[in-house]
Amino acid sequence: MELHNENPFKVRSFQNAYSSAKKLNEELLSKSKEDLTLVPGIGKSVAAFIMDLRENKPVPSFEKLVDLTPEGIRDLLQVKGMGPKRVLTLWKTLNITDIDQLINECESGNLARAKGFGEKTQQEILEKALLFKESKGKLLYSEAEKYLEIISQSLPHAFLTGEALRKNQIISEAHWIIDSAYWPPVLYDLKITEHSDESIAGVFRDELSVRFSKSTQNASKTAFVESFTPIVREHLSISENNITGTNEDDYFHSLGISPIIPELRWDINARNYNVDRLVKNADIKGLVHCHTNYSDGVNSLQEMIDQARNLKYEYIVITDHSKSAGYAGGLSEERVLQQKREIDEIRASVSDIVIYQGIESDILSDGSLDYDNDFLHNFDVIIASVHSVLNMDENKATTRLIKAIEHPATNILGHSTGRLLLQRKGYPLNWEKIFDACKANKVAIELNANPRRLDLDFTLIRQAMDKGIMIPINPDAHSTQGMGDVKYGVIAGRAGGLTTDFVLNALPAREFISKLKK
DNA sequence: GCCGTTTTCGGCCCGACTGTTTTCAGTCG
Repeated sequence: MELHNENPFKVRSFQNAYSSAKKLNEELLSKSKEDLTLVPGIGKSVAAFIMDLRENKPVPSFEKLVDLTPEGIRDLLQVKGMGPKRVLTLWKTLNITDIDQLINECESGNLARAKGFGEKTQQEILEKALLFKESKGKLLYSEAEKYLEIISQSLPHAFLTGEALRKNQIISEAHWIIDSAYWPPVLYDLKITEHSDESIAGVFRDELSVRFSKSTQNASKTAFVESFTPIVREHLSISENNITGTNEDDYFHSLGISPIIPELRWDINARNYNVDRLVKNADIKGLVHCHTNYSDGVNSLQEMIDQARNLKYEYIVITDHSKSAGYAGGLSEERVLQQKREIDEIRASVSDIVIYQGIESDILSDGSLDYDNDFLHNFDVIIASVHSVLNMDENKATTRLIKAIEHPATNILGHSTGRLLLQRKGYPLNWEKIFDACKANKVAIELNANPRRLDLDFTLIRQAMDKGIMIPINPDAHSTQGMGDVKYGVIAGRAGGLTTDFVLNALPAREFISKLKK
């Protein structure tokens, strides 16, 4: 609609309907047309539109817009920094209608000649477009997971290996090995892109890139060898010729090393780690970093607390956004105190969970926190996170974060680089300095368990542990469902060698809170 | 297109940032 000169306010109303529906805590599709119009932002027209979509009826006004829009334009809108206005300008003046054309026109310098564009914008868009292209066809592990399960169940004789077995945070291609007796595999919903006697590659359900290879010797052995990265394979002399037996335990035994969990098979030092000490799901005792509908969460305070109780956590730390985060409904001082009163009421009615009131305080661009120092005393836990001006260079970003770390009220550094996997690179940091500052100021660094963040990156965990820094695994939950993300943080932690004694929220409530005090 | 109203029209979230402008448009979070 934006690309075809619809009334901007009409566009806005569809956007409002969408974001309102998204925040809805029930299935949109189970509602009657009358109930739909009760949802704020959904009126007669949008309700009718939803009903038509639900019954698979073509909606002429909508189909017409789709027909008028080249396929590749949708990709362009996904590129960060490209909104509908810029996409439209480039489409109409330079006839750019897909990502490759966009990249070409940037590289040849033509983009800077378009009205409203310049050298810097061109460079910025080129970087973001290349990142988009590189990310295309790849999935987050959390997105790939369900497909991996389906395929593994459909093909019981296929051995999963490679990055998918290691549970990499990003899956570019899931790889299975199959014995010749079961070759070739038969799988529904697979669009085959490559086919030979030894290998079949394709896309499963239009989302997950997959590859099946026929094993020349023994599929189990081949999959075992291929589950290690090449550098680890070489380092530990792992090849099909020097392993014997029928299962992984045998293979490790024949190599003379103790078993290495799949998550760690990228790390040449993995065999030196004690697997029993690595963090596991059951170790996590408290849910730290949870949002409610006081700010941009979906569920109410009560609902979040009840779900944490259902999940048998000992404590929950409510951390809504702070006042500067206007776009996310950040809390004014008044709202913080209102929430405090509500928490007190709930505390009086439940005895099986400890509730802490925290805040996810914005780190402003100069490194300061978001409320007056006096007011910050209202919170039990303060997570300091960057949400704006995400493009600083290493020096500026490091200085900014260190100032926040040195603030006497800061307990935990939230998603430290601001990255969004497959979407946005984080700002660069001098980790040595960040870790030293955290150590000196008793500040923990969160491992944000949201599968799109997983920030602190797992490759930095050992370095942080060596400095003695505590690393809570936090769901950054924006709904009761989001609490389940803890498991992705645990996977990342294990991949990074994170041991339970360094996981701040593996501590019981009282020890957790006293460890924070400075 | 939606909403609210002292209701059938008139207004629709916003602050920060950036780059391209020479006072603002576009995008992001």
